[in-house]
Amino acid sequence: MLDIKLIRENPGLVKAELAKVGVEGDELDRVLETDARRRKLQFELDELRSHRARESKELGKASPEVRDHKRAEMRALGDRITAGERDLTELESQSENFLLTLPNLPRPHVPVGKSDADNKIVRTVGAPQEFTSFKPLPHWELGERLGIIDFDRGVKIAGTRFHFLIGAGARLERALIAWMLDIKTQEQGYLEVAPPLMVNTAAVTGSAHLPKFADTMYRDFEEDFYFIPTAEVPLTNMYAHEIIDAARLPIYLAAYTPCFRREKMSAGRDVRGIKRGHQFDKVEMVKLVHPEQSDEELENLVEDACEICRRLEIPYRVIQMCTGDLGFAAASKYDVEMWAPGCAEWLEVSSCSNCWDFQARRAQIRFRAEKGGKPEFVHTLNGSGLGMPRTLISLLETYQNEDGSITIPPVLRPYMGGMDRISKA
RNA sequence: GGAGAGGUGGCCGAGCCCGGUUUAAGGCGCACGCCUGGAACGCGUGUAAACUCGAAAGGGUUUCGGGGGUUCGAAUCCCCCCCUCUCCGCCA
Repeated sequence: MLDIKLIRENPGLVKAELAKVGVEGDELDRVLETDARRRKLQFELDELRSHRARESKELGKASPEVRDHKRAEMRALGDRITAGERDLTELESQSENFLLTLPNLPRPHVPVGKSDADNKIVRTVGAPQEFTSFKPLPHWELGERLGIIDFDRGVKIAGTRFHFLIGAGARLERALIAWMLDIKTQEQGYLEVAPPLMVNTAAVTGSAHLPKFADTMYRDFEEDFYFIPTAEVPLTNMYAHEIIDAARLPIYLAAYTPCFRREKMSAGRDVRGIKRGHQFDKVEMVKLVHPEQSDEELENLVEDACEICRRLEIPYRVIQMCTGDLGFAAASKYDVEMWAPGCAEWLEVSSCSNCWDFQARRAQIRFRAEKGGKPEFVHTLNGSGLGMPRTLISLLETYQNEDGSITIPPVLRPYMGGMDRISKA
C-alpha cells in the first residue's frame, strides 16, 4: 500500500511513477478529495467528542434537575457524533479500499518499459550445452519413459495440470528440497520455517495478493482460509502487527511449502509437462530488512537463488524486470531463468522482489530504530530459492543421456542415497 | 462439536457484580537522574500506538480481543463473532 501522505504531498510524482507501471492515476484526485473530507470530519468529530466527554462528566456531578434539563441536548449531541462516526468510517474505508488496489511504485533505477519485451538481461552464466550425438528430449517424454512422472494418473485423480512423481522422481524432488534448504540454512543464514499452508484474509491482504488476485487463489468459502499461492504469504506476515527490535534485523526466513494456484489467467498456456501446475513445491526466501538495506539485500537475494543454479551446473540468466513487468507489489524485481535444453527455453525458476514498505504498511510490520524512537516500516523481500517443477525440468533435460537415463548431479547424490543415475526401472 | 473459565498497557495484575470519583491501581521490566570510587540496594522522574490540529511548543480524539447495541456517559450492562486455557466427545 502506498502512503496516503506521499500522495497528499506529492500527487504529481505519484501519478508519474504509476504511469511507469502502466496505471492511470486519474483516480488519485478522488482519493485526495476523500482524504481531505476525512481529515476535516476527523477534526470536527474530535471536537464534538471532547465536548461530550467534558459535559458528561459534569452531568454526573450535577443535580437531578440539571441532568433532566440537559439530557435532550446531550442526546442530540450523541446522535450527531454517531452520525459523524458512520461517515468517518465510510470515508476511511473508501480511501483504504482504493489504496489497496494501487500497485507499488518502481525504484528509480528500474528500466522503464511496457512489457516483458522491455526487460533487461543482466547476465547469462554458462552457455546452453550442445547435444551433438542425439537430440535432447523434453522432460515429459523423459519422465514418462523412465516411469518417474505419470501425467495420466494425475489427471485421473485430480484433473488437468496434475501429475504424480514416482520413485526416483519423487525422491529427486525431495532431494532438491532438502539440499536447497541446507544451503539456505547452513550457508546463507536463513532460518528454516514450516508455516501454515492455509491463511486468513488479513494475511493474504498483507502480502498484497488481495484484493487484486482473489480469483487466482484456492479458498475455503466456509472458513476464511486461503491456500497459500506461495510461502511468501505466511513468511512475510509472520511479523504482522509487530514492532521488531532493530537489533533483530535483518530477518532471513526460508521455507519449503507446496503452493496452490488456480492459473485461471494462464488457461491454455504451458499445458504440456510439469511447468505450470495447480500445485507445486517451492523453497522460498523472505527477508525483513532495515529500509536502507533493501536495495543491496535484493542483489544478495538474487545471488542466493543463483547459487543453486551454479551448483547444479546448469546455465542460467538473470533478468531485470522493467517497470511494466514488476507485478503488483514489487518496487524492483529480478527473475532467474534456467536453461532447459529439451523444451529449448529459459525457465523462470526464481522471482526475487524488493517490495519496499508496500507489504509492511499493509501488514503493519515495523521496527524501532532506536529506543524511544518512532516505529518505522521494515522493507520486505521475497524470492524463490528455487521452484521445484522447473528446476526439475532443467535438471532432467540437462542431465539426460542418449539411452534415456538421467545422471544425478554430484551435489545431489548424498541426498539420493548415493544414487548417481536414474534408469528405466 | 459440547460444557466451563478467561482475553485489561512491554510483561504480570486490580478494576467488571454495583456505569461517572481511573488521568486504567499496584508490581515487574526498561530509560534517565540522584546516591556510589564503581556497582547493587534505595530514592525520584519517565515509560504505547494510530489519527488529527499546530511553524513549533503543545493540544484534541481513538484504542481494555473484534464488531454492534443500551446510555447524557461503557473496560464495566446487553447481543454477535474471534482467540486462549481446562474438561468431555469425535478423529489422523
